[in-house]
Amino acid sequence: MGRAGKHPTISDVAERAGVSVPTVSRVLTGAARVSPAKREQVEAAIAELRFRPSAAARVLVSRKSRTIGVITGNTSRYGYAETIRGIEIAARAEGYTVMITVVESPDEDEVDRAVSATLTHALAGVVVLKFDPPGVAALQRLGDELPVVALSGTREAGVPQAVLDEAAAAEELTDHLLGLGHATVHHVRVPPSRRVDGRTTGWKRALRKAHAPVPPVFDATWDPRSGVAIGRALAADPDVTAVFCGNDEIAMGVMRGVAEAGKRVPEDLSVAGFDDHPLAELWSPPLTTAQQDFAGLGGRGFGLLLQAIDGTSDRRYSSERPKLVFRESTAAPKRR
Amino acid sequence: MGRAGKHPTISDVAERAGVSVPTVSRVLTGAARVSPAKREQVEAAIAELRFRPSAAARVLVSRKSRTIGVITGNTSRYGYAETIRGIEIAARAEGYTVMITVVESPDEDEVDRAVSATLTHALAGVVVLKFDPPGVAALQRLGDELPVVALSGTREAGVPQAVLDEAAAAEELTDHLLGLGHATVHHVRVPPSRRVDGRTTGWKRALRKAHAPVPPVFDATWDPRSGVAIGRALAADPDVTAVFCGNDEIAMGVMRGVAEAGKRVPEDLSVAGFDDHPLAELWSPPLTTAQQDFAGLGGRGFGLLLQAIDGTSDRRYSSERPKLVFRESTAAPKRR
DNA sequence: GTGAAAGCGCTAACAC
DNA sequence: GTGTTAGCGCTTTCAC
Repeated sequence: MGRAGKHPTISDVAERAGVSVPTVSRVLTGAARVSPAKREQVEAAIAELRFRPSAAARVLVSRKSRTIGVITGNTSRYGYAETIRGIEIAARAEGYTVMITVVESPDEDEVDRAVSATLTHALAGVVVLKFDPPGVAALQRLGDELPVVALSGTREAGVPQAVLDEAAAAEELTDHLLGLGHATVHHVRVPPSRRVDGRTTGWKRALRKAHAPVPPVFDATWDPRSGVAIGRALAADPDVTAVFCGNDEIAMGVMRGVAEAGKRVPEDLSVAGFDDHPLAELWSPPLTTAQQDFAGLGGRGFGLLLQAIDGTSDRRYSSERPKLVFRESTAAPKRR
Repeated sequence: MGRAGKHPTISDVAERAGVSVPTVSRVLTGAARVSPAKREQVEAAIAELRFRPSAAARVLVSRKSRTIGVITGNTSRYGYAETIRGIEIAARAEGYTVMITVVESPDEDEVDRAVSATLTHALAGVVVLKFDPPGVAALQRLGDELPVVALSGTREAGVPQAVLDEAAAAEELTDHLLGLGHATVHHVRVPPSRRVDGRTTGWKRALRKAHAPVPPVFDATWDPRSGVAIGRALAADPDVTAVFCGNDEIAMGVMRGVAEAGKRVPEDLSVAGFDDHPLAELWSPPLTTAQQDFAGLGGRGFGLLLQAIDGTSDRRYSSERPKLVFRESTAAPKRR
């Protein structure tokens, strides 16, 4: 039967349809009008041959790619995974494919490798998840060789970006705790991407505004278990009545530590999280938190990137504010 | 200053280094020996020009790609996200880049689009996450045009695959519950990828082996909240003393429903999950479950794919058994 | 509208 | 070892 297994090329299609190669190309790209008759012949030939154009050849000659890159720090943490999902869905809807590049540390070599991979592949553009130091470093190294959009929780100068206004939401959440009658609110921080962290900033702003004391910050890692020891320490301090955690998973760790220390949430201690993790509402007690639309963030980020690629618009910024969700993990403090 | 912004090509490098284009190519690929002197000149020119070879041109002529595809159903669910992370880490270590293609439904159009994207990009190979019907459909449609590896929880004929032996672990977990003195074990199933689901199969096998009655299965969705109503129903039935859930997130939903119905775990009801989700050990009470090494599964899958690509080996199968983790959500039933 | 010719940036094959 | 030549599969001029 001849060429079993071999992929047909555009000239196979042209031959079969009885037209020239450029005509097939025109049908494929829609770049120029083709007579209905020839168009039909070409489409028939494509279907019969199961022809698929080679992305490599197209990119090589047209210098236009339908693939975008995503540079990210960790693909499986909740916020990252959801953001990537949002990017992918938006990209897919526009016919783009997504290439993932993970950067685990801000080391020069690591970042260089990631940036090289991106540049080598002649991508249409890149979305950088700038939630952590590796993301920040990658962004800097990327230069202006191709369209780039950054995604994060804090506005910053430079490239176009989509953000979730963490500071505003953190401030509002702290206001809520203060409004319940707590003298102050303690804070457990997740690893910040830079010196200034939106969640911490908003928390501090609310305390200052209310003239409440600003207690020292507790630092957790990304591992929820790191919250357990912190929770125990917090429970042991009678001055602590309310805690705002950098994310829900840390809050869950903290609550476990509080429980191990024999205290109850929210009776002895109010705990608030951040993100609205899918398990936050199932936790006991259900967690008060700020709902972050990560998938939406990813979608807006891709939208911005698309505009940068097409040059159709010069919008460079998209911000959204997380919505607070009040559940049962926060309450008024006990009277003393 | 001339060509600002334009990417240098291999001939720019050749010119600058005073050698021919193929010599630069030899330095780049290491395909043939180059004299130390010329090699040095070439490397200097590459560094000065910040040259990066075009992946598109390379793929076009060599027909070898350093990009693999991952076809998956949902990138943000725990097991999927971890598996993808494992694939990416293993791929990165070998210099491969990962392209993600999401298939949300087993519809012909959806699957065709995903397969087309894969084929168009001339990938080195594809890893299919065959945990759900879309994955199964994609696998069938992929044909034998390029190396493919499937990842799942149940062994099956066909392409090379890496599996986590869910049935064995589920059986062992059910044995554990039965051994505690429960007359039987109820089961809440997550959406199965095919008619036969490893977790359900193992559960049933254990019950049959023990001559215990096989109660009707409860069907949950992937949303942990779907477990809540089921938990309430289970709590209302005095015959139910032990429940084995298809995954930890569903188990958490079930436990929430049980709590809402005023019953306690494990005193009134034992609940076991599956996966060892990062929050399982922080839950109250900490969850008895089967630890699945999803990242390891991804890594083994990539290893199998690499062998299929190189043809270095004809290993077609890699299986691992989840390890049971006994925590406090399971206990002996109350005496009646 | 359509075809002929050129060439994207690289590697493969073949001389020397 | 090294250079010359050819060509991967497409899109892009440019005639007609």
